[in-house]
Amino acid sequence: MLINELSKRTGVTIHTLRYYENLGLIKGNTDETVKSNTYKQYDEILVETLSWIIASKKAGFSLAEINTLLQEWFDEKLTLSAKVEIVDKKINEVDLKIKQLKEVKKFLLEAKKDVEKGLC
Amino acid sequence: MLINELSKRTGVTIHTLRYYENLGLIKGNTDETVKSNTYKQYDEILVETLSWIIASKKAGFSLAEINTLLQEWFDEKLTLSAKVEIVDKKINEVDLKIKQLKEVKKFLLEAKKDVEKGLC
DNA sequence: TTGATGTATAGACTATACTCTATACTTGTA
DNA sequence: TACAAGTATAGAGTATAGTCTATACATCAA
Repeated sequence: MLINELSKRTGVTIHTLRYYENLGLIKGNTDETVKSNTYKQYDEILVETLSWIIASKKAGFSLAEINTLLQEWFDEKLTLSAKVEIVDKKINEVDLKIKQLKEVKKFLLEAKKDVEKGLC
Repeated sequence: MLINELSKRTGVTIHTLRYYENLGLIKGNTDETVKSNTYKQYDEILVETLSWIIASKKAGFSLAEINTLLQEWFDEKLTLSAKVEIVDKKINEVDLKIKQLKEVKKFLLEAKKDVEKGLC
């Protein structure tokens, strides 16, 4: 699909998609047989990749971190066990973030209790 | 306490503390009776406030969001029920973020399963 | 009392993640 | 075939969150 469709299907603006492509997070391919233009084709799978990128961003991961994981994921030189290790590390990071959010929630619940008791 | 002690007890650099003070997240008070200097005194409670700010930041909230909540929290014009409502809203946001993180984790667990099956 | 260290203010600089503009070429529709 | 809309590239501009530097004055220990 062209960039316009990818944008519409992911909710990510064309500008941002090009920015991501410059960073290496996604990649479109120009059809070499077409000589009249240099329009890039984006693969179906990128819709899924982008939805993961968006979720990861919302979860607080930087584009650099997301990029590193994607590069390692598609790096054919890495062994299966190396990949499993990388993903496991990321899962631990996610678990840590969840723990931190639960801390924040605890703070908020205490604050709520205080205000209900009229302490604030 | 002076800014140096606040920095050491919170792990936040003096520069960043001053940046936060400019934004209004924290506030030190110069002792009017002391004429020789304009050193600011920071209250004990700020150690706790800052640990909450740090946790909230790690959890993905912006300084602007954190600031808004703090301002509302110490706004004496707000009724108790208004404050409870504000905190409840924030708790919902935290729950949403936890949900998003669990989504990311699901993605990662699926990816791990795929790689273990040799699909990648 | 002098020199290292601490504090305050203002402003410059940096990194991240966009967001927009300019320019140029292409495509599709009336 | 004219022209609006789409695509590509490069580069400028913006917002957020620091981070650092310069300048000036204060404090404290030797």
